[in-house]
Amino acid sequence: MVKELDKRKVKILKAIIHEHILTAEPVGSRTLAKTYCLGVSSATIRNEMSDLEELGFLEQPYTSAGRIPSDQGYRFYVDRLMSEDIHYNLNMEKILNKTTREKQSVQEIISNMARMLSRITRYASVVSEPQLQGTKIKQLELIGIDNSSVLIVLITNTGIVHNKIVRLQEEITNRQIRYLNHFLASNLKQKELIKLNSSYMKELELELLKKLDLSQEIFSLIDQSLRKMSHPSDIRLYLGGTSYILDQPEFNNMENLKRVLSILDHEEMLRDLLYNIPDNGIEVLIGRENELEEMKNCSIVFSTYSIGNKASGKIGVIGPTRMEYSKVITLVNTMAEVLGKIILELSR
Amino acid sequence: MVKELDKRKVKILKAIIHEHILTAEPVGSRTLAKTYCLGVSSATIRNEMSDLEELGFLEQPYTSAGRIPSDQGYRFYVDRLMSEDIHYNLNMEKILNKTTREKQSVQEIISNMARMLSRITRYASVVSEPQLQGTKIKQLELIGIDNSSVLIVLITNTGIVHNKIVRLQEEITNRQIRYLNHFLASNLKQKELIKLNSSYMKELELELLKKLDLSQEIFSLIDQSLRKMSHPSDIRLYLGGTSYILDQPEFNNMENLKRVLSILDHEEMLRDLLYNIPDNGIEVLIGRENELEEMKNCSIVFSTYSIGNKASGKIGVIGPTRMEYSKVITLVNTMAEVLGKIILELSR
DNA sequence: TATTAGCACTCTACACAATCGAGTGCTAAA
DNA sequence: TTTAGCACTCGATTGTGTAGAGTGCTAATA
Repeated sequence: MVKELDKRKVKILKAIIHEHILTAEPVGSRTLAKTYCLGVSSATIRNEMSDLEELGFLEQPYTSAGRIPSDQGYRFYVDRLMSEDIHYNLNMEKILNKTTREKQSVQEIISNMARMLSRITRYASVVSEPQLQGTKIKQLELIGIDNSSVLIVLITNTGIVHNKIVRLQEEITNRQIRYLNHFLASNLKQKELIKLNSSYMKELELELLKKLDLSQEIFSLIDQSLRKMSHPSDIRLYLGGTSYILDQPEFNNMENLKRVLSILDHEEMLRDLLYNIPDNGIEVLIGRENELEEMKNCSIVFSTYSIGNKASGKIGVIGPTRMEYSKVITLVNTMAEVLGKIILELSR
Repeated sequence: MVKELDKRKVKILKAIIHEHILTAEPVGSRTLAKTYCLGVSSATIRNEMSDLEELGFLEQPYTSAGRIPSDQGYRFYVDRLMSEDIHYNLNMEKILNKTTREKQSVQEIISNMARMLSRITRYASVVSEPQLQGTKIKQLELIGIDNSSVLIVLITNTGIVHNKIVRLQEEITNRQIRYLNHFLASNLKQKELIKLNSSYMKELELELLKKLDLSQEIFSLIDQSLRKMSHPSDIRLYLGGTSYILDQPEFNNMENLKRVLSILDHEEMLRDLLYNIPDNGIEVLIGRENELEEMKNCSIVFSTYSIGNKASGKIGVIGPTRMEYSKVITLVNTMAEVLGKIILELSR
């Protein structure tokens, strides 16, 4: 793509993409000439299409079929052409205010966002909880369940609630729990989650055991759980509308369908996918641009929502390469923005 | 089915079902005569099959195709024939002990159970948390998040943890939270969840407001949340292996597939489905025996797991009508039993 | 020189016919 | 009562022809 495309090629490419997104079929020169006012004959369009194919923007499923946009074609469209026609106007704020800002926990809001996003776009959506980087402990409390197990409840400043039951090998008294609570609260509140490394906890342990007659084993179990709770794999993902995939004509064949659905079924794979998306604003991976072979017919559009000005979780959709990019991108963008704002608002 | 089937018909029916479960194809008389040692010729089998069809145990997809078992045929098999060959021997206890009894919360165990069940059967699995009927409050604690919101943490005697953030209209002090905690604990611990009705809570409210200077609104918000948390729709469902559905040849056509997957995608529908299953031991609904039109090609095998001797949650699988009933039934049964035991053990 | 009309050619999708084969039902013999 | 035999049925498979949308090339045109 060293060479620029001339005006007419651009116009034709754009028309082809529009048409293909609409029909999901290969687009031919005649159809194009008829339905779009391009001011040239089908023959000219044919020549241009031939050039565009040579340049890598189009593909031909087989000889003498129409053309479909290649990954590179979509890429060009997304980078250069799309901004011209963002017509999809959003009065999202209103809807969101109404449906989410009311008395809900952050987790409920995130889950609602996922549902909403998929319902509007008709693609599968994924939203992650805020990441740990930069997240602080807001509240930490142990609740005794019986004399050998406690529940750890952890609330982050982003409003996420984690909890985990710890089964101890030996008994623990209410007094010990009370003291522990007090001790942990005063040492860990406002502490950043990622700083809960083993050396820091070791320090705490020493300090604690001086003051309280508690077996070292108990503390170490609690420590373990606490660290597990603040591990990346504990960040939940919220999916929405996976079954919309079934409505897309490109997934009418079982092979493709299976591949995609089984990815959506495996949380760890999705998590990997999300992790590999950089954190700067909106990110569009078209077709093979994402590294999962299984998703070569899919595009993903993800944005990072930020709380304050810290990059945080991810929100986005997964759909076929033939995606309504302009609509989806504006939508994902807006939702990311709104989600960040809501969480920020709730967190103070 | 007033009339009994004679020995030979039974033998043939059984063979047909076995063969069909194996191949997913209509079964013909010749194949049957060849691969099963029935001691009679294909012609005889043909006659018998004709009779079995007339009696409603078999169906013919079209004239002069082989036969497939009807819902009624499977029903007969499940009720009368299957017990003879439960060969699927389970040393489940061992596996389960190893994988689940260790330091896990009930919810983690349930979720593991779902995964395990689907991995072994290769059907989709669903497990619900214990139901509320008969469940008691073990621990109840409010944790202040900031001066106008609190987190309610509720732990049941079945080991399930619920939590909900309540945003108050006005401020609440730490002292008030402490008092509330103490008050709620002493009044609600050991209380059955379903007895948290509005009249009882009203009583509590009166009593509390006499002792503590707290706005009525705050209490009522907490009350609401508490009741929402102990509402049936708050019982979580854990799914496993929904994508195994894709491997079943009967779901190679999109129509069927869409129907089933969209049910699995809609938690409220699944919940309905589970609620309509009676609570007595194992329950097998074959094809149209379940009331969802969308699931007419599916069978569901569910058992109620009991904690102590109280009926509690449901565990089971959803698969095609052509299901390996004997294997699945024994497996679901065992898992239900084990799950009940584990939860009981953890709950004391 | 760029555009376009025209034409031969390509390839899929669809419809239709022929054939195959597994299976049935019936009849008559064992 | 069982079974061998046979005519028949019907879906699946294969092959053939055709329609249609599309292409690429060439020669005429503006």
